[in-house]
Parts: sequence; C-alpha cells; structure tokens
Amino acid sequence: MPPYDPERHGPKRIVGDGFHAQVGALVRQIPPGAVTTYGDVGAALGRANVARLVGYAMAALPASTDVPWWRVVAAGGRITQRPAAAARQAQLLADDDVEVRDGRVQEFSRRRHPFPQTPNR
DNA sequence: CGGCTGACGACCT
DNA sequence: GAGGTCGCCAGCC
Repeated sequence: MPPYDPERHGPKRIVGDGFHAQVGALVRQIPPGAVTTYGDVGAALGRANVARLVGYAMAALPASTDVPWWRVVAAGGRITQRPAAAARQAQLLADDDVEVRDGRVQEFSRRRHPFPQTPNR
C-alpha cells in the first residue's frame, strides 16, 4: 500500500473536542507578535510530555485553517520543520513583526505567550 | 482491529 | 554537541 498522500486525499480532518481540537482552540488565542512552544501548549492543557502530540496536531491542520500554527515553535524558540515549511513559517512570523534568524525566534522569552496553566489532571 | 505515520522535549549516556 | 529512550493523539488503509 502506498503511504497516506495528502496531495491525493486531502489533509486530515480534526473533528470533535479531542486533543487536537483542544490544541487548536488554544493556539487560536495567541495574538500577533507572540509565540508559544509545542511543550507550552501541552502544559497549558495540564499535560506535560505531550509536545510531540502538539506537533502532530499542527501537522494535521488543513491548509484553510484559522489556527495561527506559525506562532507555535519548538522549545527555546527554534524552528524545527522541513526547510521549505520553516521558510514559510519565518515569513508568516515576519508578517507578525516577529524576527526569525538562523532558525531561531529572536527575543524568544519576551515573545512567549503566557497561557493560563490549567491544573495537572 | 492493527500497523503506520507525523511541526517535540525531557532526560540520559 | 551528538545519539538514544520514552511519553502518547488521531486519521487513514
């Protein structure tokens, strides 16, 4: 069997109020000029060690999404994606007046979005 | 139902 | 700094 091909079958859909949907709802709250990390989103949901899953949730977003996925970066403000996608993310961040240089969000700690931390479940 | 895939991060050697 | 382990969601075939 050939692997799943979004070019042919379209993007995965995110349905209901599962983990991916909760991630999308949180990321939607990030205003222009702010950024967050995969780990922070998981922590804001009261769940440590799910950074990877947050990354998966971003990867599953349809192209038409209203979720500002480019405001989610890796720990320390690093951009970790395929080079082509990272370039697109850097451009979108630049549109937010966020500077990315050498795969790094500049002044990362100052731009990090303060999510209200939900208690660990 | 089972196997595969995919934008991470803390911790360890 | 470079590698490996482990945690654990959700869609598709």
